[in-house]
Amino acid sequence: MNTQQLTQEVTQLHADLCAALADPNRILLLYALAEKPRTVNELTAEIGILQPAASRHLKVLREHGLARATRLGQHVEYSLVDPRLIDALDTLRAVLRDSLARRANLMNEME
Amino acid sequence: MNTQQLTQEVTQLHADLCAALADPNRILLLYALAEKPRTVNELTAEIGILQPAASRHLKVLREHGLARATRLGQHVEYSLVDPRLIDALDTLRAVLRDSLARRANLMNEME
DNA sequence: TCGAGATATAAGTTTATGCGAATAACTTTA
DNA sequence: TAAAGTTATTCGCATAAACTTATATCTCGA
Repeated sequence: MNTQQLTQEVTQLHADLCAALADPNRILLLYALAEKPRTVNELTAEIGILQPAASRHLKVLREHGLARATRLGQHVEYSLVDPRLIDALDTLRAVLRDSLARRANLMNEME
Repeated sequence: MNTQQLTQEVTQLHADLCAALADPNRILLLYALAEKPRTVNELTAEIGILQPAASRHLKVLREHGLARATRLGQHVEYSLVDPRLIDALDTLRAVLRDSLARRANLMNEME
């Protein structure tokens, strides 16, 4: 396997990771988990989605190694694996904020 | 517009931004632009995709405020708008690296 | 071990996105 | 202004991902 192929493989995984973040419900789930571990029921209630949706999204996060599931009796508690994920999301939100601000300025200057 | 709705709007934009990163070719384009501004032709050659594909991906980056296009004669030069985007991508890559390392360790321990 | 609560999965549909090929539009030079 | 080079768009197809509803699985307590 040459370097070019390796780069492509890694870049594909990098993109897959971004795809795992590209859903508003999963972002809300991650920020909720960043506060403290929670059960599926708690997460479902907190972000206001149906239980099967929460379960599916949590599965995506699990499969990408972003969240970890632990059974506690009849509940399953999810927790955030790597807090740097929140750093990355926060940075992206800052980029977004400035991007929107630039657009707003453009709008003002047009008047 | 209440706070709940506002949070959802922002979270949707946050997810849209992540979706813009969720493609290997766009990630390669962003890292290339992080080095220095380049024309479409140069980018096309550097990451080895067809020209229409490069143009389409660059349009996505433009529309999300991540890249900026400047016409230089018959060329169009693209540049990275916000270097913090690369910080975020680097952080995600570090998260990915550790995630893969954990999986590799699990595999070893199973033997 | 049976019922209830908690979580996960399946099915079917809809929506979105990427690609390749063809072509259009814009800019400079002859 | 016609030709050549550069970049952008369109079209048709294929793949993938999300949602809702229904159902299955798992765990605990009676």
